[in-house]
Amino acid sequence: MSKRIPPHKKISDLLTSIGNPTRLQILLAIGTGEACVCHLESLLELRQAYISQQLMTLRKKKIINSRREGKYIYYRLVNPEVLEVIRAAGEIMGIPKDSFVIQDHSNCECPRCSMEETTIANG
Amino acid sequence: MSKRIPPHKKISDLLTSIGNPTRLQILLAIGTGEACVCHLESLLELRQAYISQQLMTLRKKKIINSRREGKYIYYRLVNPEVLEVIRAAGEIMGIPKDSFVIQDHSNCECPRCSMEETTIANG
DNA sequence: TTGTCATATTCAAAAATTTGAATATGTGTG
DNA sequence: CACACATATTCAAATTTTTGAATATGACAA
Repeated sequence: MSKRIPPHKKISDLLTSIGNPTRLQILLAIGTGEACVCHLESLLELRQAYISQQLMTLRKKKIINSRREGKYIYYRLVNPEVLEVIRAAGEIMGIPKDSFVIQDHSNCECPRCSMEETTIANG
Repeated sequence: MSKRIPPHKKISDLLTSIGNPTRLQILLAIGTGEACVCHLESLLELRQAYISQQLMTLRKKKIINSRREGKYIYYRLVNPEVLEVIRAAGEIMGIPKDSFVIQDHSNCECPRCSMEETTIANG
């Protein structure tokens, strides 16, 4: 294993992985819960292949992991703390804490989505 | 003024600005204090022109600002909170809080550096 | 004003990232 | 097995970022 990466490199690696706008939206959409590709597809209005690409990037960086459930694959944050990083950045940019939490599953057809819609909505 | 940038775009903008390894080192070197280009030059062992470039990038993004004092120009974080973002990212990467705080001015010749060396060193 | 030192700017080449299009894989169902 | 659906992979073109080299500017001192 060839890994003698200096601290600042590791940090910059994480920040740039999170920093891509599409990936950031994905992370926000997953939040502290789970999301399948179909979620993200309908939510972000981007093509499936492109979303899968970005998910692959995030998986390679160990920022998210996946879990299969039948036909669907659900993604989850390995470290929910990345949301803290995002929140801290948002604060600097003067963005109200709630205005960037994406939690609208209404357009996704997958079983879990329809379920969550009635289950989670009471934060 | 054409500025209707969605929240997640602003955040991603900040994160990628901070995310570049050289810029990250610069921000860490400035920390909650100040740094002149000569600091950074001797500290990061990079060419002056290149450092100035990165400083310009950070200035454009309003992440740092500058103050002239005679021949020297001192840089400072506009929002020291960016250090929080970095710290939070570092935590996720398992980096001990102190291992990425750069505070060695011993190689810089500028008046303020030599001064700080005896003044600040007692954290 | 001339020289020197600290820093800034400009420009282009090199490298990396982003993005799109086509296609492949895996799972459940009939 | 064959098909449909959810998702993954591959590859290359387009775009952006990074980086280096050359040069410019601005302040001070002699």
